[in-house]
Amino acid sequence: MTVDSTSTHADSVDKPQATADSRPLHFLEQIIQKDIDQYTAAQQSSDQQGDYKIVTRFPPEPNGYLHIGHAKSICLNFGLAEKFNGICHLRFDDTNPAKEDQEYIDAILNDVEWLGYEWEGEVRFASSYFQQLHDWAVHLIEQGNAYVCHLTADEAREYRGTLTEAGKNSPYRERSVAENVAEFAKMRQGEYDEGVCVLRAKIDMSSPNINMRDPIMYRIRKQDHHQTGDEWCIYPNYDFAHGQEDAIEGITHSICTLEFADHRPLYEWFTEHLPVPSRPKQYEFGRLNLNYTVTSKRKLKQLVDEGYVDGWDDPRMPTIAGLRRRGVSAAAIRKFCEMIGVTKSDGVVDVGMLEHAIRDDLDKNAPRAMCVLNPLKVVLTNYPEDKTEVMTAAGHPNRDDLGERILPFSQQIYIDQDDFREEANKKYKRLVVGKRVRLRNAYVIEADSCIKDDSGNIIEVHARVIEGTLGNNPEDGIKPKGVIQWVDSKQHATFDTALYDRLFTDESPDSGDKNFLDTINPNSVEKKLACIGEIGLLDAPIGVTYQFEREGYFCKDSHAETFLFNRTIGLRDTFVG
RNA sequence: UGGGGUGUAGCCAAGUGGUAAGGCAGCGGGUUUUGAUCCCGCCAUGCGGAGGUUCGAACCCUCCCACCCCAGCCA
Repeated sequence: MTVDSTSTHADSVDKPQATADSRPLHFLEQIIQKDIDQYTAAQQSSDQQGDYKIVTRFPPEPNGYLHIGHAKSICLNFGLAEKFNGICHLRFDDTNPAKEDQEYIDAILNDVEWLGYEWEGEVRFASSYFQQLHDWAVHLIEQGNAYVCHLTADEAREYRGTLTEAGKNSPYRERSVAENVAEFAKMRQGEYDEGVCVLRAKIDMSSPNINMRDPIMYRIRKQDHHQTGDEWCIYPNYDFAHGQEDAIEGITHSICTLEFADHRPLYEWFTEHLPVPSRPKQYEFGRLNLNYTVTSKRKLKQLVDEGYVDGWDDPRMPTIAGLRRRGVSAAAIRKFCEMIGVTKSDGVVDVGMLEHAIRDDLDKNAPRAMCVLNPLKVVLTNYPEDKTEVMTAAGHPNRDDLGERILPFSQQIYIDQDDFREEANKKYKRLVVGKRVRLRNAYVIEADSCIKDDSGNIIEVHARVIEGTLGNNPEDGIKPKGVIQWVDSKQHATFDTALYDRLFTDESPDSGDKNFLDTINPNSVEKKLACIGEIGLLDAPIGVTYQFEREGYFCKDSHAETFLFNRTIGLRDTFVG
């Protein structure tokens, strides 16, 4: 075994840093590195014992499927834990039973695992902390820091003020502790209908930060919860739940997206006013925006619910499940997340970057195969009618571990309609009457003529095999200009393919006041029936993406009743002319 | 007009007072039984703008501009 000069020994697991083969530390990594350094320094100047392990968490709400934007967060949180020898929890932030569902929990768990990450311990649920959260709410009431407010939603909105005007105190703000305790108990007992009252933190109605204007801690929802059943009829709001959940779990770095930056003072207010077991810190990063793509659970759900796509895992969806079904590997998604970086600026990443990551991974790992999308019969007039040869080809041009495949070859074969022309200019490197072309992994052939149907369509080509060209160039020195794929007419696989294009024609379907539904690409999928592929494809397992040479990457669909291959993505095509 | 955040190439992104990394895209060339891959080269006298400090500024100071987020009993 050889070790390259930049690698270090396995025992040096500390201090990740920028080296020749890795990017510089991003801002969150720098913060964590500093925290670790500080702890280490403090440890050396005192008797402090024990390790400092960072603890992060990925906290999805189970109200939809995970998408590529979530992948960024997953890679960040799990990646950070991995890099700094810490741990990462998976916790469902399930504080709103109205929008959540067990189906989403199952899907999310599956997606995170598929991406290749392992969470520490059991899967966690915010809902398993409901009793503690409730008791802490009572604690705040008893300290005079929370009150039950009977303002209606509309009234509360008026009292809240605006961006430029301070809010007004609720008339219920000065209720006594005893009354608040009693009222909150009535809420919890189910004595009030939904919307009648809420529990609010008593902070500051004139704060320039609207989140601090006596935010709601608990609201009444007479609704069964997917985890706790009918145990509760009051549910905590995000702000009253998230920080405490983190504190309970000993999260050291609670990472969320930019829009929560305004909530940080509140996050801190609750943990400061409550006897929580730890004091996590919140940090924000810029969420992923991808052009030609929608990354909003609400909008993705709408596409599913209104039938614009076939489900959350439709291959055109930017969901993890959709990408997987399309044939994208977990490694490609991780590579992409690595490429785009982590910052606080909110830019729009070109979807071309994702495509690059996908091609880059597939080029290295996808087994090769030949497939003809638009079959055109070629009769090799100088080849015996009853003969069949068996050609062999590498599973991958530069990976022996992908083995070899077997390609029957006989007098009649299929090539793609696009690979033959009666006449063409010099730029055309495929089969032309009177010219030669190399059949990939087989002979060089030369076309003599073609047969057309009544409407002038070419339906058959007559050609000749140039002898001695298996693995060699023609002896007469006339080399073919190009190479095309082919499939034997007797022994092959027949299947359909689905060619996908971007789901939206607009670069930013999400922006401005346009309706993203209006920008849906009417041609986002093109099905081709009865494509012909090499015989080995009959055994294609689900989960393997192949490169159909000169065409693109394809994988067998995991749902279809028919024999169907989904095109993951085409090959890069720089052919101009 | 309140508060929070962000501005470095078409896009993402390093840079933390010493003279603008890297990736994507693009362009030019080479290899090739995939018009793929791979390899080589090119691609910011310039860092939102204007002043200032300094021998020296993308980095420090001042003012200005643009964009994003916040007025759910969503997260």
